[in-house]
Amino acid sequence: MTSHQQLRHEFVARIQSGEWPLGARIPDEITLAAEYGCARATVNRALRGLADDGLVVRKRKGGTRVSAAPARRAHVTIAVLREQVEAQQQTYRHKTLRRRTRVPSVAVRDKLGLDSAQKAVFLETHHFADEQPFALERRWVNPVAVPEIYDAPFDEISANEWLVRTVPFTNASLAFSAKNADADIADGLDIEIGAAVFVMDRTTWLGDKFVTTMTLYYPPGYELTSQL
Amino acid sequence: MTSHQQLRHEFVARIQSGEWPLGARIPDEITLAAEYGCARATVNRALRGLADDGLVVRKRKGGTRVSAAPARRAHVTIAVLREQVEAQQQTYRHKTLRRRTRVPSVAVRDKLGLDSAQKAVFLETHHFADEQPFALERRWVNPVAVPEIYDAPFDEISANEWLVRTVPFTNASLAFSAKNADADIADGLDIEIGAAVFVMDRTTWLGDKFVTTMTLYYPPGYELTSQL
DNA sequence: TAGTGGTCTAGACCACTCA
DNA sequence: GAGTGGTCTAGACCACTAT
Repeated sequence: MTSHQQLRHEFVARIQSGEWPLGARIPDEITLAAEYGCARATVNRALRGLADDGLVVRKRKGGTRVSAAPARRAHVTIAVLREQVEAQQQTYRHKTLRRRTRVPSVAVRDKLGLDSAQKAVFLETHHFADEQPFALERRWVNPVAVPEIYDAPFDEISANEWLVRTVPFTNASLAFSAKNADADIADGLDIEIGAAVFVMDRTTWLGDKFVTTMTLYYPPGYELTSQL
Repeated sequence: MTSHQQLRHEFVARIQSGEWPLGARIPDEITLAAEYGCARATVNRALRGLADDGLVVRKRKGGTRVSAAPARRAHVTIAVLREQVEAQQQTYRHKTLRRRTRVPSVAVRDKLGLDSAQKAVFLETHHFADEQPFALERRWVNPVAVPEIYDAPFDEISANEWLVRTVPFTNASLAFSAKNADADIADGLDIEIGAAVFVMDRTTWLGDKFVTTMTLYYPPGYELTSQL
């Protein structure tokens, strides 16, 4: 069989073997299609896949080259916390500690593009894996975008999961960083003050309408992993 | 014009508007192709793109649904440190502090799949942005995979960049975490001991042959960002 | 200006999986 | 068994860009 995936592997093998060195130009699609006895579209799809991963660079007229300008793309899968925990064969539990409606700070307001007097819903949730603290979540939700927020049953389902199952979003920005735990975070995660926590900020929009922003704090030892 | 990208936007708009709610099944490819007056392959490509990003879930016979099982994928671009710095309009400089050939620790050896007596090259590099510490790099290189390592001019070009421009790789694993700076790291980054540093571990292979593994430490304030 | 990738079409067959 | 997505083909035209 000649499939685009097999072609992909063929091409990767030719890069591995050194036949196509870094920076070198590889044959054009028509030539490769003839060589492998398949349609040009199939070659195109295989090479497009490699280009998506940053392994080759393609230019009209310029041909396809093995990437020497190395901006490779990694794919990070962002799952719901419950699934992260259960994937480790652990038991998930969550507890919603705070749930308030108020006007957020200026910093948050700017980030979210809210009007100055507009209220938003603040939630603080603790997530546990086998009864050990797994992550601490602080979240702002825009009630204009999500009016159902007031009726959501956060005893049964975490805000994290409820939102993602209820409200679609089209854009999201993510940021990862490190931070020394302050007293609140240390208390929530049952770690020492000053310990290095892994921080994930995530903000989502539906079109240009702000939906929610959250910060997740993971205790020391947590790793976010990725392939390619 | 009817392009797969425009179709994609159309479909996203229909999700945004609520016409296609979370979890709902959307029309099949043939129907959509008729509706938009284009070929089925074009619809297929648009929907495949949305599925790649996790926005919809597709199953043969089961049709296509707006994703309610939220494992969305984010794309992180890993650039060379010099480019990261220069993208901020800052001046890049690096300094290779250590360059030794020796047998690595058992922990490193296991990670890399090296034989027990096999030597590897260790490098420690400091990276600066406008003469401020930007990141600290510790790296092991497999000289079997990269014999040219002994001749590399690390005064002119950092190991980070030299490797990526010289040696192809086909697989990489990435891990992000947070860590309290020990004395060495604190000294190298000019921060206080115990400050939270952002850590990126990266290991690459060419086929099944280990190429290099490195750990990068970023000082407090650093953020890794991503879209979608 | 000519070469190369980007994309679309119409049709076909296959592979999964739901009912 | 039948419906739906997965993929391939052969051909076509277009858009960029290196020379």
